[in-house]
Amino acid sequence: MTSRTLPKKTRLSREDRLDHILEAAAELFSQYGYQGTTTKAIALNCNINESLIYRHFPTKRDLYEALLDQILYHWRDEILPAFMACDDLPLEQALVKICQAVVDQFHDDPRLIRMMLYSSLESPEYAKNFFQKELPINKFLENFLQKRKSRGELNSTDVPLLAKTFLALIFQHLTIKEIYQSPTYFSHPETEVIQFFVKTLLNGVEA
Amino acid sequence: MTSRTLPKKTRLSREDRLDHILEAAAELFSQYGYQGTTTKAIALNCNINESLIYRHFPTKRDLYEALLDQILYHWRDEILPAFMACDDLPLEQALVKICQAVVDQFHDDPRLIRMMLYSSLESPEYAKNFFQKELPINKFLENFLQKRKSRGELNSTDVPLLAKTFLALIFQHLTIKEIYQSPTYFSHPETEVIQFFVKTLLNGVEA
DNA sequence: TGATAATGTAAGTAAGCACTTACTTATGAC
DNA sequence: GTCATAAGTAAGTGCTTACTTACATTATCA
Repeated sequence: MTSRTLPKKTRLSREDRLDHILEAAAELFSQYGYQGTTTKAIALNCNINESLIYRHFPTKRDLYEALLDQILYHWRDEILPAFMACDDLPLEQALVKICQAVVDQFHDDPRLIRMMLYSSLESPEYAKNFFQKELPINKFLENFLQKRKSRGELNSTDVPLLAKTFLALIFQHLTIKEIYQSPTYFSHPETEVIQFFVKTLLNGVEA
Repeated sequence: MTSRTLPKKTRLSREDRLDHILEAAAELFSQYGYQGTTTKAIALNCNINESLIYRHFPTKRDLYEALLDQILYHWRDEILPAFMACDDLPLEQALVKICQAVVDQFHDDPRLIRMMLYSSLESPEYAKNFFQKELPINKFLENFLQKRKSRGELNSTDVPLLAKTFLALIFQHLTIKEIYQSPTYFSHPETEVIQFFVKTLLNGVEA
């Protein structure tokens, strides 16, 4: 009897299976949205029975929210800290490096920006989590610029507004590239575009 | 018999009914997306029988695409031309007025920006229609700046890049306000934010 | 004043949805 | 080994979906 059964798949621990489901869900939810993703498709995407999803999450909505949390924490605790190591560079070079790092990060894994937009469109109650004054990357950029100002490298009177303007430009560039699928919209290589953003904004507030 | 029937609703012509359906569909599709909107909900929203929708559109997808077309044409043929009447103002004031007009337009009717993002996320084949070099508003802004340059009011070497940067900033401001639901993200009144954008970019490319 | 063509509706259909139930099988502690 | 516990599955549930069919009502014009 056992000789006729298919080769057994190794059974996963609760924790591993949960991660496994979240990973498969992330791919589908970020691509097709909450409404466009079925629990059956998630199950197929990780080769498990659909009912197993409900051992880990009471409802599809709970799975979705767990995923949103995981993505936000991942960004705040693991990705953002990587940007902090350019305090030794001159202001302009440092900003270019930071912007490039943000753009590269979102290009390597477009799921975050897609989930940000999808969840904000589909459920306004999630929207406010993203672009707000306490946004970690916003705080980080503000502190960075404030430090440079106190070092005399920057004269801008309104550092918070400058920081937010930077972020806005970078994020729209990302949105055009990853969501509107027009990577050549700006007609120049990406590094030149980023340099243009940085130079223009820095020049603009110093004049 | 006829005395027992309800008061007759005036029967609409084909054309009027079609507009009526499109209007109801626009509201729902822009709010809940393609996947989140049911044909039954559209029918309820304009008080008609669901099957009547299929007299005008073979499938839900056809209705959706007709709506996308209508919104794009409406924007190009009716809204954009309204921005053109500021050739007599000095450069900075003219730009502020244009930016303010764009922001106001999208605030009064957020359906376009929501449909742009929703359709781009849900169906990448629609995405490329929006942010591209031939985007009417982009061409308009480019021509406007080019004219000012030929008049000697602007020295920027790369007018197309400047125009696109302007648009990107304005659109991210709009996205933060209308999609991420954070109208006070920039911490200043909107008119001041727009003035900051215009002044900073103009200063930045002239330095 | 009909004939006709179009507007409108009630009541479906098959397929797909989130979620459940009842059951089997593997694993780890003793 | 053995046995409780948890991982895993097959086969559903009732409801909703996009879309259809068959039929009733009204405007238009010869």
